Amino acid sequence: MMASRRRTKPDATSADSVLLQAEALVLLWERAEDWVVPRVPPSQLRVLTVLDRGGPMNLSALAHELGAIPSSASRLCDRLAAAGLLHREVSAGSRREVTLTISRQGRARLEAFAAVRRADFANVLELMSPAARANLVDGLTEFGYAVTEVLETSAREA
Amino acid sequence: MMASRRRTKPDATSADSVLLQAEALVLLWERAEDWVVPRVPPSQLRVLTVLDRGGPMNLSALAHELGAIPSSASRLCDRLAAAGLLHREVSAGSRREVTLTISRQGRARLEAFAAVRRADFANVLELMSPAARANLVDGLTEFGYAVTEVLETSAREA
DNA sequence: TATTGTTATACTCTATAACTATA
DNA sequence: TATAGTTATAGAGTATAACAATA
Repeated sequence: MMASRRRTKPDATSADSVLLQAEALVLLWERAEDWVVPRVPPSQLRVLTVLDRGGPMNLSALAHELGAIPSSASRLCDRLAAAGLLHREVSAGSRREVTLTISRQGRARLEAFAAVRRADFANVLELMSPAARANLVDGLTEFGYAVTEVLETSAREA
Repeated sequence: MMASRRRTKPDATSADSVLLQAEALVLLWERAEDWVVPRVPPSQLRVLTVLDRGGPMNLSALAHELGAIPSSASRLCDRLAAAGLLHREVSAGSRREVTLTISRQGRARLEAFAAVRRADFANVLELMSPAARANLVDGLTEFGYAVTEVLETSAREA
C-alpha cells in the first residue's frame, strides 16, 4: 500500500494537522477586525483592500474582484463614500463609468487594521522556538505558492 | 544591535513573510463557504460549528461562544431552526431556558463544508515538496499552541 | 442595441431597547 | 427582583429585477 503511493502525496496525518492548526491561524487573522474602532464591517474592509492594492478602478472591476454583483458593490460604495473612506467620480474617458479611489482616511483605516494584525502575529511568533518559526516561514511560503497555482487553475477552469 | 535582541524574538522579515503568506491560507480556508449548496451564511455556519463541538447548550452560552448578544443569536436560531439545521426546545431543568442542539441535517451540512475544505487543502499540499510539508506541519503546530496561549492570556485580561 | 451603473424590493445579519415569562 | 429569552426597530450586506444613461 505505502509503496504504491506517490512520493509527493501528503499522508493523511499531515493534511489533518494542517487543517486543524490552520484554524488557529485563521482565528488570529480575523480577530483584528474586532479591535479597530470605529468598526469597519468586513465587506467594506475588503473593498478598501482591493482598491488599495489594485489602484483606482470602475464599479464592474471592483465587483468582479469582490466576487459580487455590481448592485451590491454600488451599495457598499454608497456607505464607504458617505464615511469618507472612498472617492467616487465620473471617469475621465467614459461618462457612464465611475472611478473608485481609496481616500487618505480609507488608507489610514486599513493601516490601523494591519497594525493590530502585525502586533497579534508578533506576539504569537515570539512564543515560538526559532526553529519552528523558520519552519513555519518555509512551509507557509511554499504553501502560498501552491495556493496561487491551485486558484489560478480553478479560475481557468471556471 | 543584533546582539541586544533576544534570541526568541522573530526578526522583522520572518514576521512579514508569515503575515504575507498567511493571507493565502486564509483565502483558501474561506473559499469553502462559496462552494457548498444550498449556501449557508458564515454566521449560521459558526453556530453549527459551536454546537457540533460544544454539544447542546442554552442561548446565553451560544451567544457567548459567538461573541454576540442573545438577541442576535436568537434570530440566527430562528432561521437555522426553520431550515431544519437546529433543534430548539425548552430545557429540562428550567422552563425559561432553551436547549439548542444541532440536527442531523445540520451535521451533514457541516460535513459538506469540511469535505470541500479537506479537498482544497489536499490539492495544495500535493503541490508542495515533502520537506516543506513537514516544515509546515511543525511550524503550524507550534503556532497553534502559541495562539492558544496568547488568546487565553488576553481573555484573562479582559 | 449593448454596456455601465443605480434604484426598488426582499432577505440575512447585527445591535439597542423594550417586553414576556420564569426563578 | 434578577435572569433567560423573544420581539420591535433600525441599519449594514447581498441578490434579483427593473431602470436610466451613455457608447
